[in-house]
Amino acid sequence: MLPRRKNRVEAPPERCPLTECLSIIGGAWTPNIIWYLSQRPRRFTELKADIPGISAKMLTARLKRLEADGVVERRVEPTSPPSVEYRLSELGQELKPAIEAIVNVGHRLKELNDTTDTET
Amino acid sequence: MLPRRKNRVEAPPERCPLTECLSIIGGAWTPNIIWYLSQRPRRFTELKADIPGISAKMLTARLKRLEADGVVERRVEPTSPPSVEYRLSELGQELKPAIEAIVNVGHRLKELNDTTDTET
DNA sequence: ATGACTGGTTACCAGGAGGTAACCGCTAAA
DNA sequence: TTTAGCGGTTACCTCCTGGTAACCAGTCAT
Repeated sequence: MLPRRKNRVEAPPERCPLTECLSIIGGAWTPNIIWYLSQRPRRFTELKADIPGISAKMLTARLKRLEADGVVERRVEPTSPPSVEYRLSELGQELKPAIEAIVNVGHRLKELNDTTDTET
Repeated sequence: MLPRRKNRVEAPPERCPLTECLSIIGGAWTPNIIWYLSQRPRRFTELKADIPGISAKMLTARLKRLEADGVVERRVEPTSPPSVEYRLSELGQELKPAIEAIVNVGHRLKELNDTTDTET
């Protein structure tokens, strides 16, 4: 008897806009990467330094994924040694408002925390 | 010899606003739940029906977490049988802009997909 | 007294996301 | 010629997330 196969029916294409967008910006570190790139283009090592805690593996993986999604452009400057620059594509720019909104809420949350901490 | 224990140092409190906010709205289904609740209060079964694919387990887990985070309020209406209603708290309302921004981008992405599909 | 609905809880388990560490080729500087 | 930095790649392993399924108490209609 073969082990029972999982019946992965793969949820139907219920691509609601929320899910659609989250499939791009979801996943650890992705929003951080997009945020930094939305400020200005950055190089690999630069990003790695900007985002404390991220590993080279994850950074590569995310950048590849984002490039495949058409959100990020990777360009190799023909310097010696060559340097690699990542920047948001035009499509990537579309994501800025979402990231910014999240950041803003993050700020609000901190404000609220701080005031409730001190107002006692 | 005991198996090597993982040295989980738990990244320092680098709570950037992005991470801050994502710790609330991150996790599967959470944005969907918040989005539906941002429209109007809903009952457990209603939410479960609204969000295709979510399991009761996840829904309970998310609602509990959101309640603990002060984002959602759970109130039991003293009907017979009692019905349970979930709604966004005032704090929860703060999240609406972020969710909406994500939804909007989702729409844009679809638009762009559609036009590039047909424009050839 | 049986079935159905509401609002869950629980145990079990697979898969995948992500961390760590080692290694890589290339170049330039010391 | 050894070292350092850049931009990764790869193998390995762990743990956490989330899915499935069974079960539960209370209430109502039949």
